[in-house]
Amino acid sequence: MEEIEYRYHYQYPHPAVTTDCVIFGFDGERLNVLLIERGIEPYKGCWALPGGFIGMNQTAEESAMRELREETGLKDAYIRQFHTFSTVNRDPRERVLTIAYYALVRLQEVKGGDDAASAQWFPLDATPQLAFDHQEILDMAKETLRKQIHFEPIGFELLPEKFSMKQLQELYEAILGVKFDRRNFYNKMLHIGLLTPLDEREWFSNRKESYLYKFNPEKYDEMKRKGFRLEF
Amino acid sequence: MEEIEYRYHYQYPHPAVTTDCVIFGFDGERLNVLLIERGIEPYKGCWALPGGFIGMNQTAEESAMRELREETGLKDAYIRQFHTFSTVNRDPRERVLTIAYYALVRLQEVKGGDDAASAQWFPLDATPQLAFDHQEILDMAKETLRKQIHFEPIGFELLPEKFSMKQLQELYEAILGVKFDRRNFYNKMLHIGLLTPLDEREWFSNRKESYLYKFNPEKYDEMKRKGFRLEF
DNA sequence: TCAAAAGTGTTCGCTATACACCCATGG
DNA sequence: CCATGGGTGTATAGCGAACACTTTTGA
Repeated sequence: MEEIEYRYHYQYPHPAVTTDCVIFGFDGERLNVLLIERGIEPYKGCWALPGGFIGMNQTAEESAMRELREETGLKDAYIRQFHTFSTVNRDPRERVLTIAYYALVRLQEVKGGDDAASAQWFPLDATPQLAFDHQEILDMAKETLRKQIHFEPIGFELLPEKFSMKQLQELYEAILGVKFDRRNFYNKMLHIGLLTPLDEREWFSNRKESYLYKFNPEKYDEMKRKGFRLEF
Repeated sequence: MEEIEYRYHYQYPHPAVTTDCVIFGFDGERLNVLLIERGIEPYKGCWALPGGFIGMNQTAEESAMRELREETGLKDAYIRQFHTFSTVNRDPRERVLTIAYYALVRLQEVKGGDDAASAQWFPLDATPQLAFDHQEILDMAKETLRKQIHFEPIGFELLPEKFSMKQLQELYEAILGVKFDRRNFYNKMLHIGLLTPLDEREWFSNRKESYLYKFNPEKYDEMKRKGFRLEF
């Protein structure tokens, strides 16, 4: 065993700081989260959120972005800080704080990153037991997502560029945990004006083809300037 | 000059971590924030948010609570974490992350704490130049408060136990930055059911006495269980 | 008696909701 | 021809927004 070298010295005690990343993806039916299988102790073999120690010359957001890129290959994505967890003994090795982010990615764009071998998507209602306090982190990420959806049309980050109204509805239902009337949902979404209807259609079921829509970011920016809320 | 002793050693570099506390108080007319005048470099003599280094055996919330107590004498209050700031050079001394909280207190209950001499309330629209990135922290605290008010009746944390409808309206107007029609505001608040009307009246202006109300926490708990949103 | 604060109710328009029918397709 | 999924419209109720008059009191 190598001798450990303690090269960094401080006048006062400093905690270690990591960032953890809750990566959400939508498979067209359910919300999923990307987990990795830990290769080292503690919790070796256990599933965990992607995370890592923050560098001294990077911001927390850059650190979280790097983890996202490592696990998904995505260079940019919607990513938001939502909480810093600071329970004293949350890591058995030393005092570790973690700054937690959630990311919204398009499942179909994720090729798999450097650590792809050990990364796997899990539906949110079927996650395995998690290492550390990661279940608590995941729970808070879900709750934050639910609240955030009232202020930003985050759903579109999870869908492909072109999507059907049914897909959009199922996504909202998955995030909010409720069921909407199909006709009312169509009317409301179209009336809000964030959607641009396309002429194209596509088969999702094999019964009938459905119209496609795309998100209208110009309209969204305009609404954001004037202040708005999405009601559900 | 004393020799500095570096007693804490780590294998990898660790950032210093502080908590900062945005303490909001309502004076009956405007929202105020409690600032302290820095007694030491850097930014000596500059106004800043109360803050301090996190202890190795306390959570971030405990650290923020301690600062709140030191500045206000309050042993408990509504306090919420809202963001961790991690810009690399935000402190000239060393790499310092800060976990930021906002607290809602009743101005009239604040006696002044240990550091009372250097602490002072400032109306939110008339704050002095702040040390470090504290203006950015304050701005985000305000924004978070505005969003949070849609999910929790946080306004009541800022008011005395018994308050008039006009006071409540002015508080909401101060937080949201809008004006409401007095009659509609009365009707809406009473209809929601979070207020218990009292028989007592009190003079706030010297024209006419107004009825007092108190917040009904039982009703709030009931509504929270069923899921609700405050609309404005 | 005048000005300012506070208390109260009605009307209107919009939007959320509930709800039903038709069409297209594949089996 | 039937089962399934998708597209569309209408009727109702409740809520938000606009709005005016009266009372009280101090100056």
